[in-house]
This record gives sequence, structure tokens and C-alpha cells, in this order.
Amino acid sequence: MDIVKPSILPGFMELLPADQLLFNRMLDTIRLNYEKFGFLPIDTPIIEKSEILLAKGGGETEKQIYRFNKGDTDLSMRFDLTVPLARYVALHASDLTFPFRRYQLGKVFRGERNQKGRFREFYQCDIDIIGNGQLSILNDAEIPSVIYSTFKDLGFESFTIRINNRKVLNGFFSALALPNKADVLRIIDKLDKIGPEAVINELRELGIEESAILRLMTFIQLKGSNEEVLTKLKAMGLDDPEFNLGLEELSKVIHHVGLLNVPEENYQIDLTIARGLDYYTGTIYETILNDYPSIGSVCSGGRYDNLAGYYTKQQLPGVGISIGLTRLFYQLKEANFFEIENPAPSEVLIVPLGDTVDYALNVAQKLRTQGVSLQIYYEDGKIAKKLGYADKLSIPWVVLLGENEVAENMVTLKNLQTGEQKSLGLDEAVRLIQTT
RNA sequence: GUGGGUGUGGCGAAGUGGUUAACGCACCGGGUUGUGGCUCCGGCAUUCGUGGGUUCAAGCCCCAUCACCCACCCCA
Repeated sequence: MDIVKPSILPGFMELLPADQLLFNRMLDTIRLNYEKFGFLPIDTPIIEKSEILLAKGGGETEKQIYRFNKGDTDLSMRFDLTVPLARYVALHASDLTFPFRRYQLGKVFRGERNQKGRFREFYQCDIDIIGNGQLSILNDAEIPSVIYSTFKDLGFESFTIRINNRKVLNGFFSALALPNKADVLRIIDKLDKIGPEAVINELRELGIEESAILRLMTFIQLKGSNEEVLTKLKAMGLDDPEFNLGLEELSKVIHHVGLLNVPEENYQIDLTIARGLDYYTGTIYETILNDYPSIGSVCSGGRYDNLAGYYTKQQLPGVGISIGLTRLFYQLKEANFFEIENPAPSEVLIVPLGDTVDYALNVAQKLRTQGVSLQIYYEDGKIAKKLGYADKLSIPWVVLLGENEVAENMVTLKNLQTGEQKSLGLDEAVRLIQTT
């Protein structure tokens, strides 16, 4: 029989156990933080009716979505968690309590061309706050504090939550009477990546006047502390109503983020971030790790006026963000971010020698009730192999149980890091394990 | 969708026309059956993505094909 070559599809990440352990820890950290802020968990199907996911139609999503038929049903795999959320809220609105704070950790799928750090199946970790009819701008200020708390817990020291407001951008573009706002948005979003010269060139290609380009460039390159930037924006004295509304929102958000104890160095107004997704209408966020700038944004989101317009007549404004955990993990791994290379599956490996299994099982039960995590090596073989097992899995302690131990009702506890070993009573062994 | 690159054992990788295809990692066995991580010894590709061609001779040259990767676009 021919062997089928074991392989997985490109763009689908799978990990070895040691890495999976690290990945899951990150997932747990994120979940814990989301719950700390009162977000409720939901889970939605990975596959939805195509009409639901493609309600918006057109654009990138339609090209990238995995779509297929089963019988007569037209199915699609979710490409983010926001569209399913919209459907969920519209469907269950009468059973939900608003403002609805939900979190969701799950895999999403995008049939994209392959590239570094880009996956076809990846985890998104979303939080969103959905209002019924209206939603206070203070929610927009709370989101960065969730990001801050989460990223701190994930072990990041230096990161910047960039904050901007679509209304400020749009209002400014209106004031300049720019015809193709969407294109301009797209171009200035690239400032960081391609630099001011290239941005200016692209703007020229769009046919924008030199004077407008000049004002645009000064605008998006406004520098200073958050307060300084706000002051400069106000000093521009534009009378565009959208601009002024956006500016007011931005001021409130910045002010309250500070009151939520997010350090000044961790959030910053950045007028260049635009976010491609066209459903954002106000505040937008993008988080970058300062030590790993090449990773790009690892957590982004924003405010949208009406989440579920395709599925209900109710006006449901919301604000939320998503952490792209698969990309984040992959890139951190590449950058050797993780200090623990081999997290141990358990504290102890029990190794019965000879015919001592009964005694070993007894010891195992007692250790487990004392809260010691352990596993038992049942296979026959040389001791070298058994110790090698513990060694490869980085299990720090081995409990050796042979005829002598059974006879004396003791255990031999070996510390694999130091090589020391002692004959001890069970209670002493537990104490040693738990205090070392 | 557009442009570029690469394809050698489980993985990384040398090899740029000439006898048995380096090396490293991983894996397996052993250095006398109650002691690992270190070290030492031994084993592990009839074969170089696939198909065809050039040649006395091809992993190395040519053509085709497939696969994967990188970049643009867009995004997490």
C-alpha cells in the first residue's frame, strides 16, 4: 500500500505540543482579561449560510471567502468574528442585555495568497460592546484599557495603542474638498511603511493639488504628546462639522483612557492609521509592539455606527477590537520572544521499577490529592529510557519506586535539574516538590 | 489578480557535468539489564519535486509541468 505523504494545507498553522502549551497560555491570558472587564463569552458556528456572510457583498471578503455547496445549501466559512456577531445580535436581540459586552475566541478562514505571517486559518480574539440604539463614547475609551491590561499580562513591556478617529479624517478631507477620500485614506495609512516621499507621490498620482498635499502631509505628521496633538488640531479652526465632532470624540477618548490608568507612553494619537475595513465610522485602534515593529498591527478595531444593518432594522452601534493571535504567536516565535522553550506537561513523572505498579498507583493517587500534577511511566524498559522521557518533556521531578521503596514505604525523589535524589516519606516529598 | 524566487533523506543543508550523494539535527541500537540530560561507537537517501530532452556521462545544462515561498493588493 502506498503511504500518503503527511502534509497540511499551506497557511494552516499547527504546533508541536510544547508550542501549543505556550499558545494556549496566551489564549487563557486573553480570556481571563476579557472576563475581568465583564465581557461574556459566545461561540458561533464556523460555517454560516453564504447569504449571511456575504450580505455586504463585493470587496475583498467575497474574493477571500471559502465558499462551497453541500446539497442545495450555499455555505461559507466565517472570515472574521464580527459579521457572525452582527447576525448573532440581530437574531438574539430580545434575549440579550444591552449594552452587550461579548468576547469570542475562535478560528476564522481567509483564502488568501500565501505570505509570511499571513494565514488562511487563524485565531481571532475579539471583544465588542454593542449598544441598543446608542452607545456612549466612554466605551471607546475603555477598549484601550482592556488592550493595555491584556498585553501587559501577555508579557509585553513596550507597546503602543495608536488611536485615531475616522470622522476627523473624513472631516479634514471634506474641508480640503478631496474627491476620492477612500483612496487618500488608503495611501496615508501606508505612511509608516513607505515613507512620506512615496505617500506624496501616490497622492500626486491621484491628481491631488500640491497645496492640498502639503496640508495633508502636515496634518498626518502632527507630532507631540496626545494633548499637544489635540491642541494643534483644535487650533486648525476648521469649520467642518464632521471634523469637529470627530475631534470632540477623540478628545473624550484620550482623556478617559488616561483616567483608566493606561500610561501615556502606551497610547498615542496617530492620524495616519485608517484601517481598511470600511465599516468603521469613528474611533479606530491599532496596536503595535515597539520591540517588534515588523510584525505590524497585532490588535486592531474601532467604532461602527450600525453593526447589524443587514440583519435587523434595529440600530446597533458598537465598538470592538480583535487580537490576531495566530500571527502574533507565529511572529513572536520567530523573534525568539518566548523565554520558556519547553513548558512541562506535569511536575512529576512516576517511574515504577520492576513489579511495583500497585504501589506506584497508590503513590500517584496520594500525590494528586495533594495537588501535584503527575503522570506514570507504564512501559517496560531500561531506566535510561524512562528518565530520558522525563528529560525530553522537561518534567522536573522523577519519583522512582522499586522494591526498596516498597519495602520501606518510601519514595526516591530525583530532581532532574540538579541530579540530586533523596529517599523520603510521601509527605516530605510533596513538601519538597511544592517548595522548590 | 500582478511580479520575483526556490524545490536534495523526517527536518536544516553541502554539492555549479564524471567512480559508493558531505555535514548537522531528529530518530533507532549499543558502551554488560536501579539512573537521564554530556560523551563515544554504529545504523538511517538504489537517489536529488515530476515529465521529457542534450551528453559517452546530469542533482548539477535545456524545455515543460507541478508545488511551495516572497513581494504588491488587502488584512489579524
